[in-house]
Amino acid sequence: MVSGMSQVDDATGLGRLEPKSLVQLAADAVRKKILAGDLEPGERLIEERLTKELGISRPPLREALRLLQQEGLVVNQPRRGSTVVELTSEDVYEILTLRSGLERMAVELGVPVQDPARLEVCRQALARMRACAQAEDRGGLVEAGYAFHASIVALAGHGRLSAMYNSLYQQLLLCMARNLYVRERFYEDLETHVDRHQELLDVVERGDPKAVLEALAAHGERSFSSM
Amino acid sequence: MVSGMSQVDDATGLGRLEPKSLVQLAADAVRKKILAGDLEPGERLIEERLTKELGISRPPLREALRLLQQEGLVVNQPRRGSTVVELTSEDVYEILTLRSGLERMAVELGVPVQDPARLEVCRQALARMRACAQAEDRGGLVEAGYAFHASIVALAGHGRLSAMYNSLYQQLLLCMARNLYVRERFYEDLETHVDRHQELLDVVERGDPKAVLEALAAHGERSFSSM
DNA sequence: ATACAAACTATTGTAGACAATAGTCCAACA
DNA sequence: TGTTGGACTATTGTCTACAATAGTTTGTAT
Repeated sequence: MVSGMSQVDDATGLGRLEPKSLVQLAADAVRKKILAGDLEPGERLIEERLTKELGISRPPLREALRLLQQEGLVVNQPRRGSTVVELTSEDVYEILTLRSGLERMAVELGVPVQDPARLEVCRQALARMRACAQAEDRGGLVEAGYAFHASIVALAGHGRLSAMYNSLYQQLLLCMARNLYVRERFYEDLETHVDRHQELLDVVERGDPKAVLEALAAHGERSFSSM
Repeated sequence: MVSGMSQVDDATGLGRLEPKSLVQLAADAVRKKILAGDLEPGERLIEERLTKELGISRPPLREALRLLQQEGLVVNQPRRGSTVVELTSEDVYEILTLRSGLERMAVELGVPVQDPARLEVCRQALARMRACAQAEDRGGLVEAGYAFHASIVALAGHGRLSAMYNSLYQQLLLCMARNLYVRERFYEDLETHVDRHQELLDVVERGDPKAVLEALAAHGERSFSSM
């Protein structure tokens, strides 16, 4: 699940090869544990235990936790350590509204698309979705769906916007990992699920921003009306 | 400058008293140094030097730098340390577009205002702006202007939205500290500057979202057309 | 004189240990 | 029996020291 994400995160552009520091690796590992449900919401993150699991010492782990804290996956109370964030329905509301708002901004900034290469990324992500749907690989579908939406946002060529979106999507995945409604959604026809995204991309490729916004609204409503 | 900001950041709501950790203090101090121009964009942040200045050891400082890294004020290259972020014109474009987009979202979510207390915060911030303008306290005016815009965004009662906005505004302040256009803007009549914000608040109080959006667009355009 | 290589220095990355605090449990008293 | 006080333990906060790396400078050879 996270492997696909790092693939997205790696899109820093230039080919400068940067040996990932232990901090980055630790952050990735803990993030993966959280999103995989290995660490449950509200659970205390005992530093010493994590260091033993990861085979590192505390300083890099603590720095990694600071990163996750800013990402919104971990909350840190002074003198009381870190815990996995617990998302209330209020939080879910915030995440969903921000998400749709950011997507809207991205469309307004990025459609019609100038750089064809960016569209190609969307197409490939959609193809991956379809492949996962046919294989009934629900985990892969979630991951590919993330890549697809991220690629749509990336059409704007707006680094900070994409960064915010990705950070937010992490939290959304955390909801989805736990929440009932998503599981239910996943009993809908997987092909239909992909088709809806296909339609969205079609409208994007056609290049009319207003039409995309309408499609996006419909898409979002269908996705989250059950909340 | 930063004192006023922490005042805003402290708005975590509840009265739970949390002894600030060295990490938080260090992050605040370094942020202040950066925004005050004490540390210039592109400048390397030598850890040992900062520790001596702040009188702390490296681990908490490093964690603070991780926070600032996620806030976008500091960039960290593995094995090569941290530097103050250098904002290109592309970055400024990103910051300004995101800023206006987030403000728009906030208005759409928060106008008309339900909680009168939130409006009161706006009014007080505006009063502070006017006081600073009359005293020709340009530094204070910048700070109060930040508080005003933050309070407008806070009308939405959307924690994540406000957090993103604040983080972005830090970077905007970093531009403003350096960039020419702002200095020029500040030779305009300070009272007029405040008046423009007054008009914005008036429209907000009137409660028509569409009118606010228009006012906001005009406001933004006047503020940044010179970019 | 210039280019390349090797050593050196400055700085970051990581580790382990110590200090301080918060939560918990048990006992004693009202 | 309920409550308060104190000690204990687990965990975080912080510091010092060591290892590793990148940048720089100097020397030598062509």
